[in-house]
Amino acid sequence: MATTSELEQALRGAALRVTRPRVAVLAAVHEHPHSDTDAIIRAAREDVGDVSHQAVYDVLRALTLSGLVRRIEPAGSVARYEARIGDNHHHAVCRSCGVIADVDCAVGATPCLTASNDQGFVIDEAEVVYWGLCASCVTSNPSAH
Amino acid sequence: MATTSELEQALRGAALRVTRPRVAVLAAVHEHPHSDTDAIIRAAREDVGDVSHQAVYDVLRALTLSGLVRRIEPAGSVARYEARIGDNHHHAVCRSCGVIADVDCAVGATPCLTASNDQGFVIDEAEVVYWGLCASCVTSNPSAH
DNA sequence: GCCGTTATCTTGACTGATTCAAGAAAACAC
DNA sequence: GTGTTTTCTTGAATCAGTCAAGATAACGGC
Repeated sequence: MATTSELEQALRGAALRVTRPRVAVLAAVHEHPHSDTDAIIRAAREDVGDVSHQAVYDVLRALTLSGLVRRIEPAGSVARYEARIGDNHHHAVCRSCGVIADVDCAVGATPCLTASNDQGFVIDEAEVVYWGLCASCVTSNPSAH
Repeated sequence: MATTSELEQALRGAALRVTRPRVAVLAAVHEHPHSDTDAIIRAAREDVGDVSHQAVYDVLRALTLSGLVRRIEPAGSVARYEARIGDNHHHAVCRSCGVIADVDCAVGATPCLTASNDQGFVIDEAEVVYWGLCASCVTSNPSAH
C-alpha cells in the first residue's frame, strides 16, 4: 500500500510531472490490481472528482511506457493494468469468470526466455498465461473440467 | 497444403455442414497462417467471390469452437488464426513489425502446465508468447535491442 | 430426386474500447 | 512571477467485432 508521497516520488523518478490524475490513477492501479480502464476511471474519480476518460487513457499509457505499471491483455479481455512490476511473474486467467491471479514464474528469475527454435528472433520477454478455472468456479461447477 | 476434399472431410468430421464459405475460410487459414480476419475475408473472396464479413466471422467462430483452427490474440493485435493445432506450440511476436513465428514448446508434449503456485486454479492450458525482434528487424535496426 | 427442417449466410445497423485533434489549464525551471 | 512545455478537457471519430431478422442452402428422410 504505497503512500501518496511514495507515488509522487515514483512519478518524479520516472521523469513524469506530478499531477492529481496521475497520482490517482497510479494509486488505483496499486489498490486494484488487474483492473480494466473503466474500473480505474471510476476509482480515480472517487479520489479526485472529475477526471476525463481521455486523461486516464493518457496517464495509463505514460505509466506503462515509463515502466511504473504493466499492461496485460488476456485474449478476449480489454486491457488491464497492474503495479507489480520487474519480477517476471505470470498470470492465471479463469475461463469462466475472468478473474486473474498472479503466478510466480516457475523457473527462476528471468526464465522462460529459452525458445527452442527462435528463428532468428531476439527475445526479450516471455509472457505466460495459464488458462483454466479458478477455485471458486471449480467448486460451483465441478463438471466443467 | 490440404486439398479441398480433405478440408471438407475435416468439416464433416467436426459435425459442421460443408459450405463454400467454410471451405474457403479453412483453406485461407491453412494457406496464410497467423492472418487476421480482414486478410482471411479477402482471401476467401478471391476464392469464392462474394462472402459477407459476417459469414467469415461466423465461420471462424465455428471453426475455433470445433477445434479446427486456433485463435490467437497477441496484445495490441487483432485476432489471428492458424490451422496448426493440437501440438502445443507457441509464438514469437516481433515488437517492431508484428510478424508472428511458430515456436515449438521448449519443454515437451503438454508442458508448461506447471504453475508454481496455482492458487486453486485448475489449469488446462499454458500459453506462451515470446516478445522480441524478428531477424529482419534486428538487421535493419541493430541498436534497438 | 424432392421436401422439410435446421443451420448458415446476407444485409444493415449497432456497440464499446480506444484513439485523434484542438484548445484550455497547470507543472516546473528560471 | 513568467514562460515554456506538458498534461488535461471536450467532443468527435475509428475500427474490430457483434446483434438481429429475414433469405438461402445443406442434408437426412421419403
